[in-house]
Amino acid sequence: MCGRATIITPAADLEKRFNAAFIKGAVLNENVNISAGNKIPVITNEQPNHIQMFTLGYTPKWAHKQTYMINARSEGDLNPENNPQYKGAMGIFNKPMFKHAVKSQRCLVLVDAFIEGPKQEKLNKPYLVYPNRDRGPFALAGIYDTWQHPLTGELHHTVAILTSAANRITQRIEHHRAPVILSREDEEKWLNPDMSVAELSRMMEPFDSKGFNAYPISSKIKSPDANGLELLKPTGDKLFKDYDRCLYERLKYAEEDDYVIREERLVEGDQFVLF
DNA sequence: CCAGACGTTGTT
DNA sequence: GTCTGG
DNA sequence: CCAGACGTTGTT
DNA sequence: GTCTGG
Repeated sequence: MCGRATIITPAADLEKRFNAAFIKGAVLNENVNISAGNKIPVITNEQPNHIQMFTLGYTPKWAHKQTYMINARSEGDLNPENNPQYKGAMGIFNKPMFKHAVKSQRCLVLVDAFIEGPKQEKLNKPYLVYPNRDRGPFALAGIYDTWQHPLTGELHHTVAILTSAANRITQRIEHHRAPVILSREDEEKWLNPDMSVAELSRMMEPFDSKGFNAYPISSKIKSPDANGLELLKPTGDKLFKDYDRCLYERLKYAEEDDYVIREERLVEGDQFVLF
């Protein structure tokens, strides 16, 4: 079970990074342990200049009950072996539950990190996956829909995070899937309603592990109620050796000084793999 | 045609 | 809403 | 979030 | 009452 994410970057910095303003009434709550049912910041193709807070856990508009789908397989029924080398058509376009949304209701899901555990131990042995070199928040590929409660009429804006086969990082964590992380260049394309299926399929391939790292954290994260920066404290070595400060250190540092997202650095040679 | 499902990760 | 299975 | 389970023996 | 799965 993945389904946990972290958002801790202040609203003003998120707005600057993604060139969008929080929509009227939206409140960003710092949340180190976002789980099903919690609010998470998104930018939709319908309102690309605004950041909104949606409920993590997708429900298609036609559902009778809320379904809380946290993830959506980008390959659909294809690639049942979860082969990381899989290229080609993404079967999600054929899935009744997601086909409409993936064609016309795509969004960026804004996070600072996500949490993944091994297939076996799950969140009993969690790792925090984050961008190194202080690159700051990034965008997961999401799809969304609005579901209306049949009795109260209340509207629920819900979102699912797309998944792909594992990449280098999640393989090392012994997990066989990974969230779809969009490159900076693809963020705008993902929101472009005119993108071809082929181009969208390419964007859903496992993310480039270059520029990301991970380290183990406390299994206290398992409880959806647990929260706070201390949950992100490393409990062991990083997956890949590097000379950066880890996310926890970066955030601790931010508490003291003014929070600054450093300029994007060269991605080339980001990760020092020594062994 | 119509009723019923529509999904994930993870497990067996 | 749209596809599948009977 | 909420519906549904909530176990055993035997195996590793 | 509390944990798990979807």
